[in-house]
Amino acid sequence: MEAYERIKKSIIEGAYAPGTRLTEENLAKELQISRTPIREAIKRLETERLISPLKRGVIVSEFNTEDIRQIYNLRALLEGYAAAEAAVNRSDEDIEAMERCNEQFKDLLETPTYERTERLNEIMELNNQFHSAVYNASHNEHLRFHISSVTVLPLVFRSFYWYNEYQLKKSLELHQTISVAIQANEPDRAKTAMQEHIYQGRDHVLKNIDHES
Amino acid sequence: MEAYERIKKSIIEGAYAPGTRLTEENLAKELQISRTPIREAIKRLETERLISPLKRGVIVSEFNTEDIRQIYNLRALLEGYAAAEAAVNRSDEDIEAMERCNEQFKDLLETPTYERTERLNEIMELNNQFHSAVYNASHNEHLRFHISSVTVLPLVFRSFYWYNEYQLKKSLELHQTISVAIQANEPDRAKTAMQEHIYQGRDHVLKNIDHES
DNA sequence: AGTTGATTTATTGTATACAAAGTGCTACGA
DNA sequence: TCGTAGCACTTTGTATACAATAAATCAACT
Repeated sequence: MEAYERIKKSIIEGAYAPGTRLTEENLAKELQISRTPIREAIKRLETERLISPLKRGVIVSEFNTEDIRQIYNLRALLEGYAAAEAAVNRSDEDIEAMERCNEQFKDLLETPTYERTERLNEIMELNNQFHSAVYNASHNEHLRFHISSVTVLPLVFRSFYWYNEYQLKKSLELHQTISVAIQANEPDRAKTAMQEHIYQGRDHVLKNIDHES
Repeated sequence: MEAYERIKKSIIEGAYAPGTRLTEENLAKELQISRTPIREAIKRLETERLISPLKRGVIVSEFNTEDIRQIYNLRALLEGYAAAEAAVNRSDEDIEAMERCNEQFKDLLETPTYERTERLNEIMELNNQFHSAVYNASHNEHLRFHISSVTVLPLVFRSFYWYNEYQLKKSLELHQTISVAIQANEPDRAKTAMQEHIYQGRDHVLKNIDHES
């Protein structure tokens, strides 16, 4: 794996906490490579807004509740649009991909909880796959790009750890509603359901953030 | 000016045409610097989608009519949202900034056409300033980021050279409508006018692209 | 003791050398 | 003539040395 991906992973998973200062030399030592590839990775992460420039060096970006609100609202806007476009442009394979995700999601929910963290990671992965399937079904490369860049944030990653069984079930149901609407070529229905789904996620995160601090 | 900005400028202004292959060494020779800063610039431009990776090296990104449609539709979505948000969050200074742009725009339209290219450059600059003023007025940093990255394309730059006097006048009128709606705290009115403005731009570009080929 | 200036230290910016890997060309054989 | 192996060349990837600059420390002076 190249330097960029490794650093990004560490940030998203929280290994480098928000506010942590990153220096080229430390990263180079840590990843056992020279500064050159580190510099490229940093530049790239900077344009993705995952790290913020300082007068000297960079820190892992910090997001306050206003940021979270804005980011989730943008997700609702963009993914809502993606769902609507998907309902117009989707192929049969797109539908299958979405249904597959939801099937697996359902299976997982019905499985007795073997190991909490492991199970949540799988659910999170399936959730990501479903959302990807939706914006892939929109067949809009530029839209996909913007959604990706708004989604890759540490918070979005952490949020699942706060979900309880009822909330996971609600998520699945909305996924199914979205999938059906896209299959039935109902753009507005698909959009509404997607937005509702994302706003529920937003409120959930905001509530828990508040609770934490 | 640093390497990144210089290369970006060349691409946007069309000095490096779409499809042109760029090699690190040539750029280094051209800008009279070493490959190291060139590499950083390339990485950054790559994440911004202005250049596309090849198995070996990069080319200036090419956009077909479908890309243009998708990009303008995204602009309509994002800038429409920005206008609506601006109508809620704007300060008095934001309003002044917008009005200033429109005043200058109006003056320029009424000025006898001294030198076509020069005049169009100024109009283009004022148009950009107005759009910036709108998304600044939304006071949403993340939204601003996405709009910037969807706007910085060679096409958007060239589009103004196809405008005639009547179309420029229509643009100004819509700018004024947007400005008034934002001032009057009418989100939906602001959004509609902005979207209409951008869709007009889209159709104009698509018509002229068709005509060219 | 506090403030300012100078010296040291930490960190990034740039250039360059070399390694790695892809691309294309040439010559040879079928 | 076509295909392919091998070689040369082009171009990117990485490491490293050194320059430039910002930050921190320390000292001297008030």
